[in-house]
Amino acid sequence: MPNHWLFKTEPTTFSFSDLLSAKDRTTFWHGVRNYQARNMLRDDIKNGDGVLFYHSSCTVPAVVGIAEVVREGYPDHSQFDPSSEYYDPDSTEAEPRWFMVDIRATRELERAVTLEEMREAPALKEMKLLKRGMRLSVQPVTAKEWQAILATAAAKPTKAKRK
DNA sequence: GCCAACGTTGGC
DNA sequence: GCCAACGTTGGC
Repeated sequence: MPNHWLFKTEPTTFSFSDLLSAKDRTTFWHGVRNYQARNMLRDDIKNGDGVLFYHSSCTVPAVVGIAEVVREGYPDHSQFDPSSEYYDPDSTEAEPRWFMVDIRATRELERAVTLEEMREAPALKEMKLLKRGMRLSVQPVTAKEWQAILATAAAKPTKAKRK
């Protein structure tokens, strides 16, 4: 049974539409420089796992699409590149410090599921993203949360009562 | 190994 | 642009 994750990104840096227009709708998820997130990228995130693609630091923070892991943890090349903003002079190729995975876009959601909606959903009460002070850019998502978000995306956005 | 200072994140 | 929360750094 594949696991589920949430990847955060600022859409001005790399958005879901950027992923959709990438070659093979695939990208390497480089630039993560946090040890907890690194451990997940290196050890826990497996081929076939599902990824919620989340836009942060923008007008309407929201999950906008889903993706699939297509390559498991391998060294993030940007740590060795002095011209990269992610360069880490203390890391070596023999003993890389930072890892990344490749993800491929599965599909855009019917509509974005906003942070606000997620806060209101009882099924998402325990979601890590919603916890105070939660800043990890890679985080685990339970199967229940994954389902709830997909279901919300498929449902009508309005709360208008039906006759 | 403690902890203050500093930098970063990210919603608002 | 503010600020709370957290992670990292470095002096001791």
